[in-house]
Amino acid sequence: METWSVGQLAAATGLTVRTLHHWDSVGLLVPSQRTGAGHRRYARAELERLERIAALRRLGLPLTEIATALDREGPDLRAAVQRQLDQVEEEAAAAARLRDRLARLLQALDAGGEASADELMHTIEVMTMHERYYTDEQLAQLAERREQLGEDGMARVQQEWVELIAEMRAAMQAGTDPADPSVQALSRRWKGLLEQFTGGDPETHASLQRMYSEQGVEKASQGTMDPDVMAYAARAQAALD
Amino acid sequence: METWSVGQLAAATGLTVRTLHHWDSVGLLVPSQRTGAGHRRYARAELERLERIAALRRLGLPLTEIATALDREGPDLRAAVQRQLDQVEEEAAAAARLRDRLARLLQALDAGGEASADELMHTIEVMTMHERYYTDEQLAQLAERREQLGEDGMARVQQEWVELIAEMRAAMQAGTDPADPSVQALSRRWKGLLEQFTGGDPETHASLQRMYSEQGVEKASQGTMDPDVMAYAARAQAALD
DNA sequence: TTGCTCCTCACGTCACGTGAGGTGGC
DNA sequence: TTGCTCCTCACGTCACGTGAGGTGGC
Repeated sequence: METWSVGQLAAATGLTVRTLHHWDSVGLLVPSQRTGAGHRRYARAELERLERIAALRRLGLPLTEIATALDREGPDLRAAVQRQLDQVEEEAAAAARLRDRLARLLQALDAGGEASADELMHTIEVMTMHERYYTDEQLAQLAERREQLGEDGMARVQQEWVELIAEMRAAMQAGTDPADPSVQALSRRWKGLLEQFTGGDPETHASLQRMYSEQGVEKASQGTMDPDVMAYAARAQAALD
Repeated sequence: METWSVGQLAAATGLTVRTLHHWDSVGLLVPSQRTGAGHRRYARAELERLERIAALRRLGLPLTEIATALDREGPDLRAAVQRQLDQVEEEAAAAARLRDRLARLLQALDAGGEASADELMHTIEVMTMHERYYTDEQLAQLAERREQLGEDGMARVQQEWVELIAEMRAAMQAGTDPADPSVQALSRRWKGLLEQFTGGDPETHASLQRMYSEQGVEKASQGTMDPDVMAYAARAQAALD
């Protein structure tokens, strides 16, 4: 009867000799014979078992699962596959979430320039806050719009906001009536920038508002606005509508 | 100056005491003081470092990466995040592939009834073969159509094929001309079943044909057909067109 | 005699979890 | 004095990779 050595098996299957040693030592695949010198000799039955083990291992099953599944067969086998599916589903979902998170983080870092630990921490905090208010879908759409704008476009929009907020604050400090035509003009620009940000989606707008009211203007706007300006802008908006 | 014990930090952050011990022993987060009795005392600076470590850990970075990134900052930080993204992208893709594979396997097992190791191996083999010929998209569409048919529907279609093949073989063995109206009727049914399987997609049909020609009729059909019947059916199809 | 394969320890991996056995502070 | 927290070993995890040091067969 034909038998094979570890080396032959390893060469034929692409497994390492050490792996076969390991499977032997844990009792998963024990050669039926040893030569006088103690060399392992695998027979055809072990070859077939090896194929099954390799197939189940490709499914990501742990060796203990493989051992019990192969030895008890039947429903255990189906159950093992089901368990593995459940687990891999979770892993896949977690990996996908983490991937999206890292991708957005990197995008934010690139947009922000420098990447000191402080900035990174700040970015992560902002991201975490956003994740609490926007849905996954909304975040994806926001990311897409940022992507379309590009770095230059983002900087331009950012600059527009800075100027607009400054003008709004100046009007407020001058005591101008929010219904005054000059403020109404600012208010229309405000509305336009906001719609550009939300993509005109009312649900995204609602998420944004919830974030501002629950987290406070200062934190939600990352320090670009304060409650007074915000309140003045809101009164101007009300007069506009 | 206020300081904190391991227990206090653990309670405040949700980390375990053992984790803090570990971070200390690997030099990632070393308390700046020890009491006379050797108890760890963490100062505010360590608290801040702890937050950074925790944030980076949530991104899945290994502790060594975190240590070098925090100590060297700047470009290393961005590079570390980029590396992590690359790796997680691969993991996410691999997990998604494995998930799809397991889901299809389970679906096949449920459709096939019993789940002995032999059957499982057979199913895996067939799946592996299919994965070589159909694109991911095609596999997804095939799975979807199976899903829509349900177990009963699948069994019915299977039965139709078995009967049709038997009739085709009978006609062949009787020496009937493939162009004969009776065989043409069979051929139309054949074409209909095939279109139901491919969903009318010519690319899926091409993949199927490639599999049959490269793997052989017997293997590709999982033993339901032989080359003779296949050739006869092909001649009948040619006459039909 | 020289390669080549084979053997059995046994440590290392990564980030801790989990006792074991013992000591300070309220 | 009794809990509670703290301490330092040190093994275990999962599936092997990687030497170390040594022995049989062509």
